[in-house]
Amino acid sequence: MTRADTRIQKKNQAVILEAGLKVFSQYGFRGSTLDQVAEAAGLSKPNLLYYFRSKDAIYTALLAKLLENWLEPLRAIDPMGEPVDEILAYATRKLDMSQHFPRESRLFANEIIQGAPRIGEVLSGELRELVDEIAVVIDGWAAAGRIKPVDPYHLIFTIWSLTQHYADFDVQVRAILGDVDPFDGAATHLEAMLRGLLQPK
Amino acid sequence: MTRADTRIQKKNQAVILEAGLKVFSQYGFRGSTLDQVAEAAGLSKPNLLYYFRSKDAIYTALLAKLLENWLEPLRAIDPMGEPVDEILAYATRKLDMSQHFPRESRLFANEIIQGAPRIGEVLSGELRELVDEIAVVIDGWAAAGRIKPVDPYHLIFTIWSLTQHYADFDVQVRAILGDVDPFDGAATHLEAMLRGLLQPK
DNA sequence: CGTGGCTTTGACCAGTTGGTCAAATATTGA
DNA sequence: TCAATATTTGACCAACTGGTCAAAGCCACG
Repeated sequence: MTRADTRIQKKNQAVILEAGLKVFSQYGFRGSTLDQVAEAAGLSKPNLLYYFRSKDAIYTALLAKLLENWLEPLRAIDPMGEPVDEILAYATRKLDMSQHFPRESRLFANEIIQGAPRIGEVLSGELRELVDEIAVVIDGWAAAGRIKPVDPYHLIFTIWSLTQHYADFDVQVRAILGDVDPFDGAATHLEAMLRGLLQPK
Repeated sequence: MTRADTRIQKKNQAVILEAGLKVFSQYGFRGSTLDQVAEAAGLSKPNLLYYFRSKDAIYTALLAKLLENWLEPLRAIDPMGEPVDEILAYATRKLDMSQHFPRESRLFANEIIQGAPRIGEVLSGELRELVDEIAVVIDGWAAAGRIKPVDPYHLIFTIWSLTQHYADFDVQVRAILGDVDPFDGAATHLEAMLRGLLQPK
């Protein structure tokens, strides 16, 4: 069967996606070449194209995989939980992702900066709906006096921007901090910031 | 004289840089082509190369121009001023830059994400020194009880990340906010956040 | 074993890329 | 006005790009 995923197929597809992530996250789609991906994967170019129809197919597969992990933490916010804890947990989780999956973050950043040609619909569809739901929850918390009044959308942007900054601008952050590990101070700072913004007096 | 900058030279160099900014800020250096820049500039490709030695020269010229404007607001922070006002003024200025010069922000973001191959030294040199100086000032303010204790480096990262987010992730922000102007709420939110973080009770 | 399908590859292709160059065309100053 | 200079361009090039293909190697299973 041409269809069955043999062990070799599974392995090589994974190898190629790993290589694609490495290359695409640094140079973006247009700035990357199949030769680069092939080299990073340790496979020949025609061999890449035996497993994926095209350069585009590799990139698209990566984006699809990424989007799952990207949206999931948002869904994990519990409207029934303790507001400040919930938001803090979300922010911490995003920060962890930046620390442990910086290439995924950069892949996403590259795609967005370039105008999100392939995921624009997800952004204005699925993502927007999700954020709208969370916004209602946060507004509810504020109305109940459980957090200080805050614009939920910009609160979410704050969390996104700061956490992803440590992944996307890694080079700059490290250039400034020198030997200090960015993620040590980041977690503490993020918590202080969000508490200052949210915690009712 | 081949040297003299005639009116035509001045004008065409400016046209090319404007076109280069447009193209490079969206696709990054490697993802952009001279033909794209030429088309955006309304000039032929060989004509571009009459004014700039190479694709690289255009890009480098843009980066150099950008770095000036990028570092300048940091220098404008006045150690003698009122702490919260100074920091708020800096943040507001950065936000204004994101609003009015989003392409410059994206050009910078692209360069950093790709590992800052051309400006790495500026980051770990000039920029780092500048930030170190500001950090001392902020620490001084904190020690004097004029602001709450805060990690100055992560405070600066917070301001950078959030303000630049509105430029770099413009597509995503607008996808979520729909018709609402991002910069309306952003300014208010940014101020609230920084006051919550900094203002001594 | 051997054979049929899975996997890999070298050779190749057409289109694109950054860049060159000589010739043509504007522009300027005496 | 006209020649010297500045500007513009069409034609071209070698290197690189994503992608194809037929042939060769490899492997499991009868």
